[in-house]
Amino acid sequence: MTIYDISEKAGVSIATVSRVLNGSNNVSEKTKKRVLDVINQYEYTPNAFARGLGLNTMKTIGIMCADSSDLYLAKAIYYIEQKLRANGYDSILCCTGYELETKTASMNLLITKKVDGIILVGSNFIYEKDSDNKYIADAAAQVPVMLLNADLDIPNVYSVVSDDFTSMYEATLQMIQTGVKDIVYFYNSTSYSGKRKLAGYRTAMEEKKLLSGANLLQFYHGSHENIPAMTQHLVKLHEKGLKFHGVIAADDSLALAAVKYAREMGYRIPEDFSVLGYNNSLLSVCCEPELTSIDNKLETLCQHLITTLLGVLAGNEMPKKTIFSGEIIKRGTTR
Amino acid sequence: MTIYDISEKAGVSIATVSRVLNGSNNVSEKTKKRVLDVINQYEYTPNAFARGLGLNTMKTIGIMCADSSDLYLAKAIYYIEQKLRANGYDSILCCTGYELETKTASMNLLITKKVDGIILVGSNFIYEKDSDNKYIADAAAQVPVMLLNADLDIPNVYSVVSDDFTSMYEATLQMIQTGVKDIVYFYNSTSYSGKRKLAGYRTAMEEKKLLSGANLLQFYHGSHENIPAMTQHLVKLHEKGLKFHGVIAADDSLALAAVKYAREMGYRIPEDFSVLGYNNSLLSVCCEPELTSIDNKLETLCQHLITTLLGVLAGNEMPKKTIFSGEIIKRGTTR
DNA sequence: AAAACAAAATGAAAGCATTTATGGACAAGG
DNA sequence: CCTTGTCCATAAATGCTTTCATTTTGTTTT
Repeated sequence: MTIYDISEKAGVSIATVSRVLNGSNNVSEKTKKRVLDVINQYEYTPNAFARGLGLNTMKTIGIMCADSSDLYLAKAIYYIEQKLRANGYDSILCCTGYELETKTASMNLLITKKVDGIILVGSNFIYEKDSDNKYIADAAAQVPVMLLNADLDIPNVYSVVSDDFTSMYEATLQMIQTGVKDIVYFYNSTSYSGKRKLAGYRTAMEEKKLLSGANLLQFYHGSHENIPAMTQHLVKLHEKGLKFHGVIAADDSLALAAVKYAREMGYRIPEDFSVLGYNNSLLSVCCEPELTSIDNKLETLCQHLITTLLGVLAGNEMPKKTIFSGEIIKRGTTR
Repeated sequence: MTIYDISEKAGVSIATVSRVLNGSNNVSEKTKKRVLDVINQYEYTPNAFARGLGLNTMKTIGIMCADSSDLYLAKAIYYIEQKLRANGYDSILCCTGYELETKTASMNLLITKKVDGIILVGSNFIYEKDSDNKYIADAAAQVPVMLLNADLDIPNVYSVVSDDFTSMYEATLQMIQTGVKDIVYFYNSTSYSGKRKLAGYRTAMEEKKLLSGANLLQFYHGSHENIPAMTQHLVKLHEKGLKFHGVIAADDSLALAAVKYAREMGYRIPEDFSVLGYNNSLLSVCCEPELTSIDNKLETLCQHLITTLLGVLAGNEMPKKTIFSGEIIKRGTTR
């Protein structure tokens, strides 16, 4: 069933059918109705390829994320997908993994698929070395690229980020004010947002003259997949003599590991031991006591990201970078 | 940059360029090299729309899931995506939500996008009423449809499921054998897999003459999003006089709520109170003690699903339904 | 070495299903 | 009778694949 069949059965030219299909107003009500009736009767849907060929767009946005089973990223994808669809766009999702090579491959794939824009979900797409970010610049030369929780000053790249620095800074100050002195920072990555969080922690600690040498604990493979391993890591450090009574974690899963560690050590939470998480994910309410965590308003970020993207696609001038502030959700792991 | 430009610069016809592009062997090494050189030099990539128009396929599979932020579904999507890409297929993901209407809309969208096949991730796509499953039959009339953890006897629909019945049956028997008598079943849905799990529990309980009237507890909105609400639900039931010392949960999040409930009631786990989860998700290792949970070999299921799909697409005869058995992962919440 | 034939390599052109620019027919208004 | 505007059809354009015909190359045969 093609547009020719419809035009024949409706007794009009294919151009008229096309106009009806695309909502052109240069069609009389009468013929429009006749055409629509035929279309409905035969359940005709236009061929997406041919349409794409003619229009050179398929109203599709490419979404890239390193790992869609990551809690935070999955949630972001959910919001983004939903909002795109509400605006008549579809999406193609690529789970890229964490390697530059696979990311580049996915990027090319999306470009090949003729997406109208690309959204990079998560800060792990940005590399230290500028040359490693070339794949983003290349893509941006073709279509607008949106960054969620990352930042890159390149033409046609737009960023929407949460103010991780301030959130961490204030949360750290709060913990210090409750009397905890030996606070360590527990993190897994030094991506864009990771660095900002770390800086917030450091600034607060330095201000209060509490920064010693040993309070940066990194566990590279920190994700919810291996909370037990992270817990063991802390226990080992403890056995080696590293003691602390407060943990600022870069992610809820790290925070959860800290809670489990504290339990194993026999600390009472929050009397003897404080923990702050990040992302306010479902993990926050999974442990006992529930995690105090920072909520970075993911839905707001996503909403803004889509709005910006749609603006860019419509040819409007849009802000290159937007920052939203987060919120500390006080629960049971801090005083 | 089109195929015409390349053909001109390489001094051959567009047919030859096309043949080089598609790996046809009817082209001499010499011209092949010359054409490839030009292609590389100008970084030419064929237009996907035009190609699709000609071939009437884009090597793309549509994936539908109700909610990609669901832990289990997200993981499934991850596996599926990865395995598809390894086989040269791309995917379009649609998060459909739980309404029949939005599911139907997503289905139509994928068909419109000319996907080569559709994968429905999760058992919530199947409805009780046959007429509600018409949207699946309609889709299957166009492209093969794969069901993960669901079952439907319709032409061109293929199922890969885990043997939830047996897993639950055996896990329930095990719990009974440890001496727990008053075991309730805590669940949230009566989808295909939900029903199978329930049946497993009931069969075991009936066999041991332990089935009373009050041991089916349903909490409709049970997902990791509202573990606190589920916990409260159990507490309320307790206050109304419903007492029990064992919980078989249809999902890890429900199990986690049960653990939190037991804690609040002052039960010791597993001495006074036993809990069994399902899916062996990350939640299993997030609580204290860690959850005993049933692992249904998700990666194996996904691998098999893709293999079957690729087989169908290649025109081979493939099994309509495949069943894999699960495994009980013993941890701290059962004796 | 030429002729005959088969096989391989290539090109021309016909799809594929749309969109859209161009222009024609017709009716209404002056 | 001319102009204007509405509605619609014709035809070109989009970038590729693929069939079919043709040319080139290679292999036998004489």
